[in-house]
Amino acid sequence: MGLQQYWGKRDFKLTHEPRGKVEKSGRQLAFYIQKHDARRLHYDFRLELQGTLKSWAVPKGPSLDPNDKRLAVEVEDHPVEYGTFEGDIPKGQYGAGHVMLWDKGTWEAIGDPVEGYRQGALKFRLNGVKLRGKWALVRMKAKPGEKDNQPNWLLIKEKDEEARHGPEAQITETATASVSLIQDDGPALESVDGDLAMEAAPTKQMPDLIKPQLATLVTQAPQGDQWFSEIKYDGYRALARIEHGDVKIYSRNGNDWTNKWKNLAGALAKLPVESAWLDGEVVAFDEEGGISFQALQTSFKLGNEADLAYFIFDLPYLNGHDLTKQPLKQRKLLLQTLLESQGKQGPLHFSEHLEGHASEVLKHACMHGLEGIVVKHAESPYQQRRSSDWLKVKCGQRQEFVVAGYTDPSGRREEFGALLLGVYDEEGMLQYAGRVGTGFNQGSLRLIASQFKTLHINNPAFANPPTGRDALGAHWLKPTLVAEVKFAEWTSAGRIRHASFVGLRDDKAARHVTHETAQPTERLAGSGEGVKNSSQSSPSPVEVANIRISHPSKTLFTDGGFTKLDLARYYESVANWILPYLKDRPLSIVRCPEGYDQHCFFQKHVSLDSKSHLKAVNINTSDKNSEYFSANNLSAVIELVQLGVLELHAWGSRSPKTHLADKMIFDLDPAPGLSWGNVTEAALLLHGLLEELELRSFVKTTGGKGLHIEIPIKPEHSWEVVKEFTHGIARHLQTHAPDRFTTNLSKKKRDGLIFIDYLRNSAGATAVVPYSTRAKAFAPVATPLDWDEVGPEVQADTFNIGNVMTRLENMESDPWKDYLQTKQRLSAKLLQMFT
DNA sequence: GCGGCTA
DNA sequence: TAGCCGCAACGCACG
DNA sequence: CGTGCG
Repeated sequence: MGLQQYWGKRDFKLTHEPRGKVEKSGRQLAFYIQKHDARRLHYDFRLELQGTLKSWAVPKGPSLDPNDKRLAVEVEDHPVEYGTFEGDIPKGQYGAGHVMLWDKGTWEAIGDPVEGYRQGALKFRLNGVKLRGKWALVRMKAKPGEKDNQPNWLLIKEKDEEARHGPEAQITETATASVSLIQDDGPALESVDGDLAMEAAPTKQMPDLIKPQLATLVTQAPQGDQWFSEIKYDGYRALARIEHGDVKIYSRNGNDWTNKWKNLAGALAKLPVESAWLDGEVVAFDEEGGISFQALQTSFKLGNEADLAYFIFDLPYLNGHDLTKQPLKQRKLLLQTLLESQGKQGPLHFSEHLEGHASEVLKHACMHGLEGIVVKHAESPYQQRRSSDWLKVKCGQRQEFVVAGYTDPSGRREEFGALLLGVYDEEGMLQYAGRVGTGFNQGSLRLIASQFKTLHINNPAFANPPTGRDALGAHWLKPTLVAEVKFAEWTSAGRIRHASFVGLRDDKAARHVTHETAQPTERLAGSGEGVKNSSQSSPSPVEVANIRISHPSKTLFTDGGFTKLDLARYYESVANWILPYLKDRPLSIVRCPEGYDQHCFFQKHVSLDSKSHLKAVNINTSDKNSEYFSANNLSAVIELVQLGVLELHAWGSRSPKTHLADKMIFDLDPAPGLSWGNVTEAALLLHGLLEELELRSFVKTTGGKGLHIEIPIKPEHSWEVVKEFTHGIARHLQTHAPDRFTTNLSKKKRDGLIFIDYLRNSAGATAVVPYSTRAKAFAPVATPLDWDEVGPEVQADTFNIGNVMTRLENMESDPWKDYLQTKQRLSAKLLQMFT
């Protein structure tokens, strides 16, 4: 204990490293991780304990995967002051090379840390920028003969919600920036100034004004983990400039609105930064606690900003450093740390984001009545203009219009009837765009009408003023008011339909109001990862597995935005997983050439030309022969994709012995209203029964509502025998739990029962193939599960073509790895028991 | 998506 | 030759 | 026997 070893190794005349001293106890314990590019790159992991930093050199750095155990070689204690050191240690000195502060924060021991350290089993929780949650350091036994002055430990992530698997866990790869610019409000441990190394974050004078980065309106959310989805806040864009406690808040046009938002300015002044530019949206909460544009305007009027909040989503400058060239994910990481240092109360909020799955996020956002989402590319710099790295996807249509007139009220309506709206065209002419007469309340009617007085003019400002019935009782206004209106669609005549008033805006100049048109997403979102769009809008065939794919960019799944090429690429990537379950099985297919939500049809006979990779299968029934087909290789599967096949259903027997079942299958189908818990409970019950019968069974999601349980068997019984057996099993369950199960197809609707469909066990009957897509929203995939996974986490439609590959790549082993090797038979005894 | 039939 | 149409099938349960 | 349903 102590720093003698530390001091002994260094010549403080030659190195900038701090000399340091043993700190007094009684404050929060700090931890630091320094990325040290010495003779060998390694990470120095340091925990403050008893006044010094216990230190370990971790060659491979920390991993968020609890399965990764990282060697941590204990080294001499360092002074606490050393933790923030960044800079170069001169050649010839101990540890020569560059030191970068990779993470910092506080830690708390789980149990007694001193005792834990002594015993060689230290469990603790980290609260840093990059590392969070539970961790453990475990000392290994010294090998005999090994020098024991450098004990080896293992640094292990404990299982918790901060744990990750696969590529996500490699945080040293994904989070590479220095955390030195993040101020902590702990004790003033002066950073020893090496070269303050935030690569490519040059120190420069903070600009007086910055222009907000704007998002491009698109119709579809982009796919891929590299896109971050944020809520599209329904408020006012606001950029805040902080310099030594002096705060200014600017609107998106650069108007100084600090005085309107004194509370926010006050809160911003308390942030632990020397200087910063923050970008976000000011919103108001309505009575129900929801975010409300109208409430925001009311607060303006009344000068009451008690319920205002500032949702901050970007940080272009910090402490004199220009972060605009840094990737968004780094800026948000810094921002999050900065804001969380303030606790959860107060009007300043971090605008959270979700990574990937943007179209699903959009769906949820819309269901919750939000305006839409903003999707931002994780690697993009901050650009002071409209760019395609920020995309906005709206739930309904909604945009601003110039108010250039109004009509007289009728009936009991006060003030006015409807607003006459317009947008400027490319020539700068104000085009009439229709009217909005609903969505107002008493307050907004009066508020708006009060603004009319000074704006009356004699002639319409429209280039094409409404005429006839539309112009009845119209009064013309100078086109300065801007109203936000939601509506269903634009008509071909350039009018809006089903318009409803949302609010007046005064952060946007009327002359900038134009007809917003959404861009097709694929052209803009091409850099997304994962399933990619082909990016051609005109038909331009591509080849997958030597099969020509026509119209590769045709969208087959509107909600997920998955195209025909996406589908082909999906099957290409799961080829090794799906082909074993297709081999020699006659297929039925579901084809939806125009997309899953358009006309779909079943097919079990296809015309096979000489070039086809599909294999003909002749089934000779007593009366006539008929030709079915199977897909035994990838090209055959892709051929089906080209035909618009969205579902693959296979027989439970293989050619040539198609008359003998080689699997049994139970389809657990919940009645409407049943919870997922009912389904999993039923599956586990059936699993238990099968175990008792010593039958190995395998479970998969269907991509629809239920689960499939498959039991591979030796092909030796006819379909009649197997069906009777499965019927017997189903009847058994129904008899023993009539409150949960039914085997009756038409009574299925009745009550809240799980229908055990055993009818798939007959000649010619089919079930969806493992890893087949389903013709449903978001391209769900029927996915094999481990029995351990049967529970609330995984639902029937959890996996889709956007996430199945990630699952497969990260799995320790195939949950169905024994399926193909399972050799089991239905013994005479079993058959007797259940028939 | 495409082959086959019809007009 | 353009346009339209079909593209599965079978057992069960109910009325 | 037709029809709804998987």
